[in-house]
Amino acid sequence: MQRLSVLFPTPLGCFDYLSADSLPAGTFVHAPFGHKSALGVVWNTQPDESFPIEKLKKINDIENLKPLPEETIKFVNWVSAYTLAPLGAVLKMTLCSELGKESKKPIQFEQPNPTFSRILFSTAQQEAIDSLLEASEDGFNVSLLDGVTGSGKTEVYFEILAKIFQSGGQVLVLLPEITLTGAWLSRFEKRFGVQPAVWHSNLTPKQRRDTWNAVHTGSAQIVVGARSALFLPFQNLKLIVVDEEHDSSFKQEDGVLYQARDMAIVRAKIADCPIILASATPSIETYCNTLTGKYNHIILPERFAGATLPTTVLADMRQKEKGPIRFISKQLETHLKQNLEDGNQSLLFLNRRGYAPLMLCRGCGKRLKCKHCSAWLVEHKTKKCLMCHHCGYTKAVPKTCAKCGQSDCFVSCGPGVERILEETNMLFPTARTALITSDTLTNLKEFNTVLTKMENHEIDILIGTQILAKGHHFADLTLVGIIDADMGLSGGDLRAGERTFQLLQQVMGRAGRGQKKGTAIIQTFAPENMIIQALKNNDRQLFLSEEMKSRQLLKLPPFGRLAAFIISGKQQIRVEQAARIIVQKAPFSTQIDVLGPVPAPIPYLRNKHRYRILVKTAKETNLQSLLKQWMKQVNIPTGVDVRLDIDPYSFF
DNA sequence: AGCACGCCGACT
DNA sequence: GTCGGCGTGCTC
Repeated sequence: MQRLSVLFPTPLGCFDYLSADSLPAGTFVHAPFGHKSALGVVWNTQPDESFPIEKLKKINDIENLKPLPEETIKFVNWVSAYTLAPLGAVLKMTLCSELGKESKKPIQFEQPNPTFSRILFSTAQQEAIDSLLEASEDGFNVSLLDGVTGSGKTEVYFEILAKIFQSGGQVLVLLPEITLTGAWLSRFEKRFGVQPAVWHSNLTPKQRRDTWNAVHTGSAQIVVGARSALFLPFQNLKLIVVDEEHDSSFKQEDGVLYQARDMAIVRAKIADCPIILASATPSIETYCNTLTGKYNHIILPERFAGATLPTTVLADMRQKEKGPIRFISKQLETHLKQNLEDGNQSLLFLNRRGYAPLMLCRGCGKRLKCKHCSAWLVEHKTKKCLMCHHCGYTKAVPKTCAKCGQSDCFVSCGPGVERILEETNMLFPTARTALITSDTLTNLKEFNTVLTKMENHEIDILIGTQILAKGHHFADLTLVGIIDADMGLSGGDLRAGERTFQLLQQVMGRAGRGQKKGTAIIQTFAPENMIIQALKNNDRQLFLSEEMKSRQLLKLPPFGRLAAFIISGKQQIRVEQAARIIVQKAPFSTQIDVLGPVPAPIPYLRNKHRYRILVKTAKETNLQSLLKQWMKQVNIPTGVDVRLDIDPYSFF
């Protein structure tokens, strides 16, 4: 009988057991855990010899399943050590709830055919392909594939996939928002003749099980997925691609908090394979790494097939227009009118769902708020209700005001896309309009229906949220109107400017992707703002260098390190007290700045009060060991939950 | 995270 | 008298 460590997919660490045989790390075993037998994995950590032997239980039996690959074990250990999430919580992400079960008729994942179809490349594309092919010989290395919208990045990295498919091995492609990337999947199928395995949160249990098994046995050669695909148990990983590398949806914001792009780099390092980050608007972090030579920088300079960049016009919204409240300025209206007359298509972008972000009583000024969050309820006219965008709470618009008793007194404040649609229909009654938001689209099919209508020119003006920002070519789309460019710029978020630049640059890039010249109109109250200026002049370099300068000055990432404590609980006083205790126990050092505690920007969310503490350290500081030491000093009272967010993105 | 134990309110 | 509410504490 000997001791061994077993890890379960629960948010805890390893537990020790007795076993007759020595079992290699990765072996799936059943062992008594709590009141039941649970499925766990033999782990590569040393058993705790000080734990009394008489308390140890015996392993029940061994699950007949190929062991978890060593690389996956290493990766789980690394992610846990970095994010400070319990090992078992990370293990849970690599397993599948249907583990061990096999389908009667499992999905067959066919081998992609690297020579199924070939296309002609521009000189620039061919050069990029050659550099990436060269880099792919080198084991672990990172390349930024940097090219404007429409420069053909996908086709370029497809050639590297082709090479891996030829020589054998698995490839992982990470995309943001996989459920709406039908376009990517059809491009893949056109190039390689088969459908890739996909991985995202909307899979059915059977799809999930079959895909997990296919990756685990090595029969799936290509997986395209959202960030969680990173934790699949690849047997023979030879390449990772992170497309839209800058996209903030790669940051997981609940459960284990991690940045999938950064963890993908770690995963590639463990596999000793190359990784390609692709973007038209790279993140500051990635860009800095190309400057220091840590990453290869491969640039695709031009737009493909003669497409040109749009002309950009700023509409200064500070100049008040006479008449009723309008969200579409005269300037934008004139351009829309002209564009309609020319028979071209237009797109209006506003990153706000619903009709109005707030309703208030015209009698007493009472604002309608969510009962579970400190947030306004958003008016949704098409759904005929009020909605909280933070917790999903829904209710009807009240007939009478609860405060002053007036009836039919609630008025809409501010614009949402539904309101922009209404205004567009009023300004252009004969134009064919359509709305695209995550509310109007419950599935991929509906989304594709609208896209097809757009392609067939059955829509003149398309209105939508950020769902529109990504990768669809509309040959006749020549005008893009940004309704509120400043919206994302406010707030204490350190990446607010970066995100706004990336998002708006992407949306503006939708104009003029065909043969016709495009125009983008940016409605703004801050025309002199650096981000707005960079967008107007299509000056990415201005944005990058200004943003880097300010981050360097403030010692923010990547020039310093950040972590956040998120303290939450039902009782406000207890939460606040816990937050203060944490700050009191902060280690004294000139290397650390402790900011807070402060109530989170949404201080009450899903019935919980929330406080935040931000920790800023020098780049060289071992943030994790500092935080672990710190947490040891603190006793967290019951009813209070403390979580650590390493490299926080959102400040909610 | 589960899951059981445990101690107080409204039911056949 | 029991059923069950969710607070508290443990899992080798």
